[in-house]
Amino acid sequence: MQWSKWQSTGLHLSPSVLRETLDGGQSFRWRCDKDGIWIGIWGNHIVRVKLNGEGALTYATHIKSTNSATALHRYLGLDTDFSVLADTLPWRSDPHLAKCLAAFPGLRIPRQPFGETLLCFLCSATKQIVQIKEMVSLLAANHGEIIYNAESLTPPANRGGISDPALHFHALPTWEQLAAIPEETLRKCLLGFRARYISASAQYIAARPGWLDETESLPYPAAKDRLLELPGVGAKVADCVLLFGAGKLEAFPVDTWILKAMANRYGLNDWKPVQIVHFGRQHFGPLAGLAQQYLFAYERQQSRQSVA
DNA sequence: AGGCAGGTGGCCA
DNA sequence: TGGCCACCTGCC
Repeated sequence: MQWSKWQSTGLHLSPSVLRETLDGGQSFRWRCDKDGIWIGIWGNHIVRVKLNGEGALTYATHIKSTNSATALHRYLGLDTDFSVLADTLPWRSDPHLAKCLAAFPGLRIPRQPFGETLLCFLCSATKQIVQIKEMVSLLAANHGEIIYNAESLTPPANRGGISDPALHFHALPTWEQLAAIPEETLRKCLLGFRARYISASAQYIAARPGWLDETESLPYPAAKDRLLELPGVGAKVADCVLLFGAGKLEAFPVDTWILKAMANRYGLNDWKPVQIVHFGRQHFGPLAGLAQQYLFAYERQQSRQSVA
């Protein structure tokens, strides 16, 4: 009996909105099995979620995962009514935004651990989501502490000595742990040139105890300035970290998808990323990051459909 | 087979 | 400021 009973989160979502919320490129440590059960790991938490027959989102916590109900509450922002937030976006005067909102009703912005979010987005430069997930998974498997080892129930010795990584749940390495790992070793996690950024950022953070926590607690502009001090963190990564790891909904990350969306849907052809950032925050307002999430989800969906 | 993928940093005018 | 290019690696 590894899991608690299924309990209600109080949320009602469609399968596609759930997928877009957990696995749409904001977080990289959720996996869905063939029965539609999602398993997510963050901090020392291991949680399963699934939709029941009525479309209600339920969760179960792992037996080795303590205080995880509270952690999930925070992670999913269950105190926040995102449909109320979305309603304040300027969809009444923006038909394309209205279409995006209608396509993903109930979409939410997860609130992930700040340091983990930074690590994940340092991996993200010119990589696709599947590859980012692979890098993050390797970082956890190779360098993160074991949260739970199912082999302790059935030791490898009883299974022909075969050790199955799928039976482990690993946390991500902390920044202090990362600082102690040679860059060449990190490269074995398929990080490529990103290993240098992660290694250098780890040195920077490890040399400044409390720096990361302070950064998370600062208002958006000051927090962004601080993140930009880190090697490998530019405007886009900083905005992602603040949006998905610090709940700063005014952050408006501009990546290639948003660039495409703004060109194709808003006629902003040949606009530079800094210009799009300015336009986005101006046009969408204080919750621009939430609008970004809808635009991003919609653009990716359209792209998948045109391929199929 | 060559170009491209959730970018960033450094160097040039 | 604005434009180019290297940086790893895997995948179509």
